[in-house]
Amino acid sequence: MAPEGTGAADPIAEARRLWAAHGWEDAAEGMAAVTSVMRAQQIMQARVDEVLRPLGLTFSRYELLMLLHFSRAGSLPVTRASRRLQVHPTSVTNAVDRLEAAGLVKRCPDPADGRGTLVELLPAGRELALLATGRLNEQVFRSPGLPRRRVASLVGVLRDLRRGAGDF
Amino acid sequence: MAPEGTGAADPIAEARRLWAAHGWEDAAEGMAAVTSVMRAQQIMQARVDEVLRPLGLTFSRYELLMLLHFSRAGSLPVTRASRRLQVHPTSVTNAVDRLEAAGLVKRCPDPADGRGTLVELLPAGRELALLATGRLNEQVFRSPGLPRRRVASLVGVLRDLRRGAGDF
DNA sequence: TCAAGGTACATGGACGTCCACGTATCCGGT
DNA sequence: ACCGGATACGTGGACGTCCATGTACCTTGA
Repeated sequence: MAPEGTGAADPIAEARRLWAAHGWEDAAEGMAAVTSVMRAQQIMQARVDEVLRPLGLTFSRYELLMLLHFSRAGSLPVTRASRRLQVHPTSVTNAVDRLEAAGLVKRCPDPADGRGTLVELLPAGRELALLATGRLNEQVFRSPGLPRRRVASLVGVLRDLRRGAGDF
Repeated sequence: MAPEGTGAADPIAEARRLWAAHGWEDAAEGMAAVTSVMRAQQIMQARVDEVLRPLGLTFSRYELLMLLHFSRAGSLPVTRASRRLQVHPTSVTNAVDRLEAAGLVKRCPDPADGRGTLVELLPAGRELALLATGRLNEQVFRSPGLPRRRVASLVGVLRDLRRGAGDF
């Protein structure tokens, strides 16, 4: 599916060269890093979505399903899910809307907090989440496109970056 | 601005642990890599957008302005810009719509191809692009949130990943 | 010459993301 | 007991991304 190198140069290396040529050498590597991360996300997102589309899922919704699957009670308040997934609360609301319409989760009032809404995983949701996990593991996660050691290095560097951003 | 570690654990390390505990050890590292890239992109995008918002720009539009700035003629066909930026042609159309409304670029028919549209950088666009570059270099690119060596490592690993995906 | 297939763009729709705002509820201090 | 600030969600809007479709236009081959 990946069209092999067309002989074209790496666009990011090209931009880095231009940055240096304009006297921005001290910012060139950072520019390359930011741009590379953007592009890598695009690549990963496309791979994952390709696997999930036949199941009627997106990565966001899949992540929410798995979060619920791993929770003891099979249900979580929206705010808690938002924090764990590190996305805006309205993004969770959006995902819940669609998952609920698909009969995969259910909204219930939180008995412990009158303001809160619990998102509860339904059996169909759990089943689909596990099916999706099997496919993702096989088609994406087990072969992310890099040698094992490079993957570990990537995860380590990004862990530092996330920690520096206050993620944990 | 980054709230220091709240004592909470790294959510991705947590997910990795759960993956291994469910017998998916061989996919755990890849899962962590994909998730890390997604989150890193979110972090970088937020940082960049914060700098560009006061200028009325987004990163996509900024990238298009800089691409035009670096082009010899100061103008490019939409398709060419799409390939260089590695985004869908309709995304470029979208960006051009907004940049044109802001008086930063101009659409012209391509004299060399009756089907084509040239996007031409206007003086105001060039000026704003350089102003934005100065701020991005200073506030983001020169301090991307990692030690110099780690940044270089990140760029290298992602370069391999992009090459593997057929980017160049 | 001319018809068939491919290319270049624009449009409309779906999706995920965030922000700004409003409403309902909880909680802490007086 | 109560009032004011904080919290939990939902809504509506903006944005960028992609896909599917339609409409021009180019180019190739018979």
